[in-house]
Amino acid sequence: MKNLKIMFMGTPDIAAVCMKTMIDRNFNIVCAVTQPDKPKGRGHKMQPTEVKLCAQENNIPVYQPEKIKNDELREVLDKYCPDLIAVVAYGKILPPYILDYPKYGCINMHASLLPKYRGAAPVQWSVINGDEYTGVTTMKMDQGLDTGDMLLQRRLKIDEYETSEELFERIALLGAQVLCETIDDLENIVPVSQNHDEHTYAPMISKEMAEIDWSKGKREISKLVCGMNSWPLAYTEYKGECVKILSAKISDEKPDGENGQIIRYEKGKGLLVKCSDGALWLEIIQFPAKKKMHIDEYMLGHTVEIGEILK
RNA sequence: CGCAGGGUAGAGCAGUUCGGUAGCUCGUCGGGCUCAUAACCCGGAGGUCGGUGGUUCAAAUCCGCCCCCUGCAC
Repeated sequence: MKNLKIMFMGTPDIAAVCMKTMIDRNFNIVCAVTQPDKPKGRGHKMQPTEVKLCAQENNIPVYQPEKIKNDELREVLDKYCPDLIAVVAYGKILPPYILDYPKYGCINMHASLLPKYRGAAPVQWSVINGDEYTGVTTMKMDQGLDTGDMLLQRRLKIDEYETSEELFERIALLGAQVLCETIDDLENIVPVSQNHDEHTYAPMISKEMAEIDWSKGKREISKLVCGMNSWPLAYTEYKGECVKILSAKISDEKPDGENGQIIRYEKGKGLLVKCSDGALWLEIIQFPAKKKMHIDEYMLGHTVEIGEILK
């Protein structure tokens, strides 16, 4: 099935990894569709998407329609006549005229074990919720949000202190591989419908979700810290400032005190902070407009009082 | 023209308001104490104070321009 003319649709890093893998494996990607450039970062500089960069590096024509709902992509489809469309984190629901266009349909790679975590942020939520396993699923797209019939699925174990960013990297590699396998073997794979009763959603992450509630348990907080890393980063308030927590390890101690109270500092271990069922060692923090740094570094130039961290 | 903080020794910071000897904690090197140590004591090395132009007898400090980093917003 490697002679198919494939159109690739995707936007962020994980999509670019899949696209690059397909290119390396000699899939015939005839064109790419990605979100328009947007002003991002400090100074509102225009930033191309990862998929656009990948396409340009490989001399693949790129299209960046603002909308695709009303036939905006029809011309592109007619020009390239793709036999199949591979979609990874494109960012928009595909309308029927696109879904129905290619002979072999639209294949999507989603970074979860469907029907769990349909939607925008499956990787982060699997970490935040403390799941032992996550995975990737390829499916034949339909009009719903990640509701299509499943083609291949593979599991991946989440490490205890693995951040979303780290998991993303592993999932991208696995997803790319599974996507290639799916297309390679498309004729022989029997689509399986999802058990729709068991579906859950993984909505977009917002900053408010990253606020630490010290009345929660140590594992829950630790998982929030991992899940929000590298964006938006779990945070708490200290001396009126928003402090981001990049790394927090679970302690065996069960100190007395209020939730969120700083118990003590210990070189090499971090800052011990109480929560409902124990305490956590804060290891890496970041103050506003400051660099990320380990507590040990921070303590060289600052003093910390045994007070508390509030929310 | 989005908003804001910052750049001082290998690391983290103070000093800048009000110009006048380059300072603190850690690390590093040497020595001492100790059964021993990441502990303690003594000593040393290590800085064109982001760059550049200006003001001044004198600039980390005041003024102009530039570079880079970071947070927010997105």
